[in-house]
Amino acid sequence: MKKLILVDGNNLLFRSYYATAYSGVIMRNSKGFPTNALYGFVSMIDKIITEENPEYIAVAFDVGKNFRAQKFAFYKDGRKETPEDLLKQFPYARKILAARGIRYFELAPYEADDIIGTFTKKVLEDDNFNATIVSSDKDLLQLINDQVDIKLLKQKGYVRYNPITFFAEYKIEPIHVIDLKALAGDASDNIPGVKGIGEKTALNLLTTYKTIEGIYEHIEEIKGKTQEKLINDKEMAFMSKEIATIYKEVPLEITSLEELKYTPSEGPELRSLYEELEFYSLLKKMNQEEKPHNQESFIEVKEPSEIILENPVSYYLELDNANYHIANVLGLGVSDSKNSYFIEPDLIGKVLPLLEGKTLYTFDLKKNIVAFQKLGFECPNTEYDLMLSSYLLNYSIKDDIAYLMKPEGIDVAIYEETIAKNKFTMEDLKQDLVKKSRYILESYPKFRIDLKREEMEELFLKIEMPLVKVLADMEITGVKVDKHILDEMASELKVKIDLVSNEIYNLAGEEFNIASTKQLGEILFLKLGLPGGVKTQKGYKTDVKVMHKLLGTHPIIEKVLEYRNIAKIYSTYVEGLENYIYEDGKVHTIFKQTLTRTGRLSSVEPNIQNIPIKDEGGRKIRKAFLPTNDCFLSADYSQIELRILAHISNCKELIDAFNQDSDIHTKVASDIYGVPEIAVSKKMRSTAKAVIFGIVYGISGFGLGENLEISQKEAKQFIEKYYELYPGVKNYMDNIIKDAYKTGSVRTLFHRKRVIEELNSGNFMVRQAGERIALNTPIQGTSADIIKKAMIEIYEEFQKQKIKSKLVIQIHDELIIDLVESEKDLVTKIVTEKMVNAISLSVPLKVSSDYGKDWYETK
DNA sequence: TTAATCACG
DNA sequence: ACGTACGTGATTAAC
Repeated sequence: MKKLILVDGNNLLFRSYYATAYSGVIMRNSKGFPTNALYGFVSMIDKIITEENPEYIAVAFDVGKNFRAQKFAFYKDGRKETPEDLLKQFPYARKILAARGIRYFELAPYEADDIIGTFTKKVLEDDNFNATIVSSDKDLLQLINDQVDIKLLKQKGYVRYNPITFFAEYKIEPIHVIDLKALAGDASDNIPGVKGIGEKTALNLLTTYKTIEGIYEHIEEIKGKTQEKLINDKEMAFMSKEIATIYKEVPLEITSLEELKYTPSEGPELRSLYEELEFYSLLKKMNQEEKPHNQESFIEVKEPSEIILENPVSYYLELDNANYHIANVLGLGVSDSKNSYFIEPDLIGKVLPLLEGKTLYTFDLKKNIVAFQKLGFECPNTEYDLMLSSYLLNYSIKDDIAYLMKPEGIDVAIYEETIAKNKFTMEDLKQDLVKKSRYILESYPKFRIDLKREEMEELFLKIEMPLVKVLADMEITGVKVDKHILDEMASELKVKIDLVSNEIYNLAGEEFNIASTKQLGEILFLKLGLPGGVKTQKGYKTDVKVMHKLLGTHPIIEKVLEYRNIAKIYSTYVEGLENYIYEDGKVHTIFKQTLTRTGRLSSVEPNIQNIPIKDEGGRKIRKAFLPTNDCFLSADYSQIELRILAHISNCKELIDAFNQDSDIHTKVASDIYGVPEIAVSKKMRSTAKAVIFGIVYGISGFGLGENLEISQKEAKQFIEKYYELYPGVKNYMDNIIKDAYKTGSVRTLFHRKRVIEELNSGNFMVRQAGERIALNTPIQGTSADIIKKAMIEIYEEFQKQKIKSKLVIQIHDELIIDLVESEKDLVTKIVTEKMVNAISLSVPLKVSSDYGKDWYETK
């Protein structure tokens, strides 16, 4: 016996739609397209296939105006218009069915019922078939016979009717459902029936007389009111029967039921439909079910013609050095849902065009862009970077995919332990590369679901993904650093170091390694007997704070501080920096996008975010940083973190101060000390500044006291005075901490999430640190989000207007642009406007800017 | 490899 | 009583 499933497609879509639409909010994809009916529809189809395991299947739809409505104006009259949001989903249902290898039928002026009826007739004519109808529509019960049963869907589950179970319940033959409708009518279809006769009376009559024809033949046997009603509505009864009768002669274009054979398909069309509708859980299920080939199998490509790729495609690029500016390519892994390929470095140029136009996923897109660019190829447009999605989701802050795969039981070598140390075999590398590219593809749905669930989809799609090419461009462009200027400084510094060293040796009475804290500590605290030695693990503390307290106790202290200052500049910023100058005379930093816990960038090799500025001696380093074009533009947010604090704490006093464009530190000083702003001294202002910063970091009285070199008690009074003046801030602090304990995490205004494990610690100190993190992260993180958004918008505007000036450096609240002179005014306008308008808060954002022929001159 | 120090926001 | 401000990276000495 061959089993045919007949699905009432319209019925399923309506049911799914209304099942979730009652709340008023329906499921939509990120573009706002309604998807609720489709989701339910697909789930039902899946369920039917699992439960029935059919060899044959067909789905029927209504289309156009049906013949019943043409003939009887009242048919389905008064029914609500099909909602627009449901109507839009119908075409997708058809596409999904086609993509899954399920035939569907529709033909005006017939309804889905008639199509199903026609199929049941064909089943009855073929002894080899039986059928099961799936619908919640009771009209279809009339189609039950020895070869056809029905799964009648209920709110929860279903009831299966065959001729026996049907008769047991209704005491009539299934075919007489039409007579039942003729008498009792059907409110939902607006079939009138006989007025005053309901299902109970109708069934009683039909048990005796079988049909309405039988009833009217014996009308004189029926007594009282019922007879009267039947006579009154006789015409209506027959009309209703005609409407209720399913038509079984629909001219369908099939000659044999064999054509309804179900050949399951889960091809790329289905994938892209699910992608579009954002049915990530269904995609995930597809991926899990597929397991098309084992992790280790791959095709080693000799000729690009061997590669056949279907969307979506993932790729992973392996380099021989973590610094992709200097690295060589070791190979490329490429996967689609069917195959994986290993591609030799030499073939990459020929393979990249095959990826063009595909839906691409990767890990560390920025690395790929830079590395491909170095080889002279353009990186194909890639819409998903696993490194970024996993970073947002707090899976791993390490930028090695191995740390994501290991917990999933996929064993791949850790980069730092193998490739970075040149300890690997080519065979292992190929295996791992393919595993990595496959993992990117297979884990995609899970990460997309998680991003959506964590409400970070927008942050991912609108900020982190678009930022990649901005940063890649900044890194590739680089900044010119003049080696000769550094060399000159080097010789000057060397002389000074020798001089100061000798002075120190004289004062100490012996030669020793001043850079050794252990030796220095022993000289200071043991040999010279200076007071206040604080022990560390290995000796005495000799840092700036300690030394400052010792100033005046011995002339050596001053000299040691001077030595430290110069030595730092020399080793880190003169010699150190020279090591990073490339052949093009530039430094090309790497901005790490997935490292910090707050959402900030970090910069390495070289760190271009900590070039000295505060100390004049160190600041001179900036003279070596030169524009590639004509000059630098620097634009920085003034007090962005405090403005964010004002906004998220909704502190009226702070908001007002910013709206009046006050000097916030002077304003706070005047409030704290209770003097007019004009009377605020430099010291008062700097004290206020320290208090304000302390607040943002979650300060203690002790910390502020140390910092300002005042007593803990005094410091505490300042803090309390601040809370009193700005109660909104105190309120924010209390609330965010409470919230952090409740959820175990905090978020920025852009929904960036940071989980704070410290709050669960049994250690009081650790918990307190967690509270400070909870206070600070939303502020620092929101600031990071804002400047990222500004960077993207500036980059896009530059592209749009074909501007040659280049964004080259970001330092948390500041952007440096390598300016073309003729674009000076336009670029300044674009940069400041995009920065100021990156977000709208309850306080304005303020940006100040400056120009310079080198970085030193640039404010 | 880790600790100490100091450069930046 | 505890120990003490958020987020980074590079260098050096010492283990």
